[in-house]
Formats: sequence, C-alpha cells, structure tokens
Amino acid sequence: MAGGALPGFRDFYPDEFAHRAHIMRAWREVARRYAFVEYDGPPLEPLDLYTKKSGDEIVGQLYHFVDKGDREVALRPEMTPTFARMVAARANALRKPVRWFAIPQLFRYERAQRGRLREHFQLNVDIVGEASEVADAELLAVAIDVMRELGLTSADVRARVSDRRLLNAVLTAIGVSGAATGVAYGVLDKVGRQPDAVAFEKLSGAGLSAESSAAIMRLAQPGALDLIRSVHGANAEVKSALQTFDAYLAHLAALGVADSVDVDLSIVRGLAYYTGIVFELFDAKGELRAICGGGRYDNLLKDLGGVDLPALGFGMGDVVLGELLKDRGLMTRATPDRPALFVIGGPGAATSGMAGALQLVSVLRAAGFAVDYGLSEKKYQTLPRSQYESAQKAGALAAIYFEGDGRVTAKGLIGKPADAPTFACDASALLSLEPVTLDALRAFVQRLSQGS
RNA sequence: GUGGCUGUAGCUCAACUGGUUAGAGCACCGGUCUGUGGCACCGGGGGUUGGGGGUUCAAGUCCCCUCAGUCACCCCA
Repeated sequence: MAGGALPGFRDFYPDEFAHRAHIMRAWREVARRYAFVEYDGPPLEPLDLYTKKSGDEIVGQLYHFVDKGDREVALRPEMTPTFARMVAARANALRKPVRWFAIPQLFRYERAQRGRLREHFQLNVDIVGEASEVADAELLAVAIDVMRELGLTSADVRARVSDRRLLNAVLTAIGVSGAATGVAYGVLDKVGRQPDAVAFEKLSGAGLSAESSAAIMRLAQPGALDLIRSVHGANAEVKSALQTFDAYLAHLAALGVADSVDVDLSIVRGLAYYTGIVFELFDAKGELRAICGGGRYDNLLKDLGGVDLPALGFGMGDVVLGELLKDRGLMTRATPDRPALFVIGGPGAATSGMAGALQLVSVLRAAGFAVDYGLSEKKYQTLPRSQYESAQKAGALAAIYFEGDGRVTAKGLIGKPADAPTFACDASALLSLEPVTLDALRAFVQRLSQGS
C-alpha cells in the first residue's frame, strides 16, 4: 500500500500494540522471576562495533550511514556487542554472575519474509562470569518458562540443545580437522533442509572419507548421544565434554524443563562466536522459523572488550513468537485496555450540564478510575439509548450518570439491562471524594471486572 | 540480491468467456426510535481496482515495467 510503513516495518495499531505488550509483559515477568535486571543501550552505534566482530560482509545487511559528524554509524542489528561493551567497561565493579536482560528494537536491512522483518523486538537474556553448565541450564529454563508464561507447552515448542565442545571433540575423534570442521558444521546445520547426497558431496570435497562423512551425518540422528558414548566414550576430550553435557541435561531436569528439551547435535547456530552449549527453540510443528536461539560465548568479551569473562545468552524475537501465539489462539485475550467507567447523560443531564459531567469525570479519575465519555455536549444530551451503546462500544464495565435527584448511578454493561448490577450513591459524597463512597464504587467495579 | 505466486473499500470477498456511473457484508459516521442498553430501520463517507505504460471501440479482467506482500534460495536475529 502506498503511504504505508516502510517495507519490513510495522504500524502498531492498538490491537497489535496489545499483542506486543502481551509478549513484553511475559518477557519482563519471567525475567523478574529469574532475578534478571533490565538494561538498555543506544539504538544507534558506531558501525565498527559490528564489523569488528562479524566482518565487512555484514555491512550489506545493516542500516548504516554517515552522520553529520562524519561518523559511520548503524542501527543496532543485535544487542550482544553493546552488552559486551557495557559489561567490559565496568567488569571489575559488577557483581558476578551478572544477570541482565534487555528488550531492544533491532534493525536489519534484508528482504522481509514471514517471521522476518527489517525491525523487531528481541528479548536478550545474558549471564556473565559463570563457566558452570548450571548457568547454561538456568538460561534455557528462562526461555522455556517464557513459553509457559505465554501458554505454550512442551507440545507446542521444543528446545533443541547441542554443545560445540562436544561436537568439536567428536569431530576430532572422527578425524575431521582444519577447514573440514567448518564444512562439517555447515552440513550438520542443513541436515533435513538439504539432500543428503549434496551433504556427502560437500564433505567429500573437504577431503573427508566416506566413513568419516557417514559418521558426521549420524551425529544429526536421534540417539547420537548414545552412539557417541559407545563409540568415542574412551576418548578423553569426548568423555569430558560428555560429562559436562550430561550434567547440563540433569540440571534441566531438576529445573523442571526437561520435558521441552531434545538433544540435537545438528543445532549449530549461525553466529561464529558460540563456544559451548547452544540451543534453539522451535514450534513443535516445524512451521515457523526459530523462536529463540542462544548459547555460550566464552571468548566474545575478551575479543570485543578485552575482559576475559565467560558468558552466555539468548535472543528471542517478537515476530515469530507472535505468529505462533496467534496460530495457537493464545493471543485473543491480549486486547487494548478498556475504561472502567463511561459517563453518560442520565435523567440529570439537563440540570448538571456538561460542567457537571466533566466534574464527575475529573473526580472519578482523581480516585483512580479509567474514565471515558462522549467528548461533546451534544452527545451528553442525546438519547440515553445511544449513549449506552457508546459506552458499550468503548468497552466500559459500567455507565455512570446523574439521576437528577442528588444521586449518581452506575450500571453494569454486561448482560441484559433488566438484571444489570447497579450501584447508587449520593452525588455530593462522590464529588467530594468521600472515602467510604469511593471504596464502595471501587468494589462495584471490581466485581464487574471479575464477572467479565 | 535471485526465482515462483499474489495484489479490488479499514477487514472478508463479488463483478459470465474484456462490455454501462466497480458491488455486498462487517466496521465507521449521521439520523429515526422522546429517555435503561449489543436491536431495528433510514441515510452517509470512503476504492484514480497498488502505481505507470501498452493492446483494444472498450481493461478490475490481456501484455510489459514498477512497487508491495508472500513462498523458496541466500543469509541470519
């Protein structure tokens, strides 16, 4: 549509904003339960913050430009470099382990597709300063608990976990080394999405024997862990990595999330900086892109900020997650806030006038109620029937009006008019903010909100 | 960046093999209903059929370009 948002960018109308808020509420709530604290950084960063880590080829996928001070800058495509910088700058002063999270809006100049836009919000959760696999388990538990918070069960979303150290040890044991390692990673990453014949061709092209290639391909199969245990269990490197990974799985079970976790050594993660346990979250039907991905990146802080601290984290975008929630019917309750009370012109409208209505509105708001009304004298004086309609369409719990005999009446708007709950009080008591009257009205509204 | 598919009102869709001023439902706005409700009835605003060009007496319909969406690739968050 002409005149709409830029391609890959979204307008958030109230309904969509409510969906976004629903997701962000869940993010913050779970992060809070896990005792992570929120931080943020600039949405615009020096270009080289990203080129240093990822190489110049990433520039083609960045929103970048030269600012008026001749600085090369870019809209942040990810949060990790900013996070690494912030942590590194105060590394000595921060209490370890650091548990921080952020909800940045990220940008990437790429062709938009379903679940993949040029802009999205992403929950970033990171832990710094703890090398134990307990931290890895804690991290994945956060991600899985976010799913639960949003109503997604282990039948909806699966976590796939792998370990680069284990994979590296096994590859070495198989006899894969040097450039062939990268090829093996690439092939494993594409298992299921690329014909096996192509995979074998690539492995062979990297100088690997047919037996080695077959062994690599078996790593992507279910039960690969047991296979590794029996074939390479005696290898010291493999044995050590297996112990860590087994402990990790045991921690996940103890944290109560094992039912959502599958071991899948073909999870490689595109980002090169991962060094240990990595994971991704997918919808169980496999219809969408990854919901979440992360893992351990023990060398990144050293490479970026010169501080040698172990670290791990994940990113979870709002786009794919939102698609999944909509597909599963879990987004229907996420609606814009509605007013509690809607002031209409009742029998007392003629005598109270607009001034009286506004005074009532003002008092109710001072008392903390969310209050809406017609915004015009004409509407205030029009037929009660159509005013009730307006109040209902606004989603108000109750309509409230002057009776004209010194009293104010509030009437519930749910159900039939005949058995609508009614609240009545003295107008002057309400307008003078009398505590007993206000409490009674609050209780009335509270009852209505629970009934709906 | 490459290729396939799609594009009619805010939304869901109509419009026979090209043929009068492109329609409907929902939504929105106004009115009637002389006073307690999601109703009903009446009326209204809204589309240069994504945009541009071409073929034709005539294009929403056919052709080309372009833009956007979508899917696959690429790449990844």
